[in-house]
Amino acid sequence: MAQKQQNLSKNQKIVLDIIEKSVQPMKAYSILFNVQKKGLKAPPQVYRALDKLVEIGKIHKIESRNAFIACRNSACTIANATAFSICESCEDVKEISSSKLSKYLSNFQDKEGMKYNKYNLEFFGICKKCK
Amino acid sequence: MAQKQQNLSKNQKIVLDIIEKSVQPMKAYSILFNVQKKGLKAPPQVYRALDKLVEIGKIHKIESRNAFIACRNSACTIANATAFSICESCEDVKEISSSKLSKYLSNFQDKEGMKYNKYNLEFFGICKKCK
DNA sequence: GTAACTATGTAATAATATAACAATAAAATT
DNA sequence: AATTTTATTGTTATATTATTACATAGTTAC
Ligand SMILES: [Zn+2]
Ligand SMILES: [Zn+2]
Ligand SMILES: [Zn+2]
Ligand SMILES: [Zn+2]
Repeated sequence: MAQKQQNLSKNQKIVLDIIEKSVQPMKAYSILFNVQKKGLKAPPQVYRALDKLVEIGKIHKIESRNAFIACRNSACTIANATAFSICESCEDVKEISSSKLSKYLSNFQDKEGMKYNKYNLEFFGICKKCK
Repeated sequence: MAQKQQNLSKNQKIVLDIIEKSVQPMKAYSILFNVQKKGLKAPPQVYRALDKLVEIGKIHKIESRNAFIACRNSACTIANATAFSICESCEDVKEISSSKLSKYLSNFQDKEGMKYNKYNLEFFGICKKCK
């Protein structure tokens, strides 16, 4: 269910911690600024941690925003199948966990019959608050 | 069917032209380099054209690659609903035109009943050639 | 203990994108 | 036609995002 936390390195834990505390996606340099008091001074330290955390599915990258958000989707065992809704007004981002959607996309075949088990989907709109 | 071309400005035409000649997505600075002989010397000139071309749907941005590709999807009247397949080995990118898929996604409702008519979907995998 | 691997620290730089402002050109209004 | 407005262009500088390269330290496997 929940992924194991023990095997995270010191820097990975620090970076994950700050991202998990944020409701909204964080940008790499904002993370860097926030972890400088903890000793991470330079971009590579943050980017390395981010890379690993994305790889193991603890966080996801919102590609259209160059930002990172913690995975709070318990069904999201696969780091490879991600879907988000993004409010274009307040930039609120939510991870969509719909087994129906993920099944549909995982089973999708293109015209050449090719299947993909990795995808990223970003929905855009105006959220309820902003309407 | 095909969008009108007349109302494009000089720089927009130049940038679109170079992107349409490329089979694969082009990066902004690669475009810039290629259009310098035509008088576009600085990033803003390229980025402005790119912004407009994306807005009117003549090109799409591949967000995970920071690259731009010409729309060759005749069904893609909406610049707002885009889907691509990306080979993680050779970086070959194809626009997916599946009315079934676009219907499914345009009709998708999240848990709060919210609908989105704008989305971007990127599928990843290894293409036939690379297998 | 040594080799191999993993993680860290650090400086420099590359790659991507925008802000700000001046100058032109085209379109709409009078 | 002259005026106002709007869209486009040119230019410099700068902001933001991300990686390369290399040195050091810690951990694991043998
Ligand atoms: Zn997730
Ligand atoms: Zn909102
Ligand atoms: Zn298209
Ligand atoms: Zn390939």
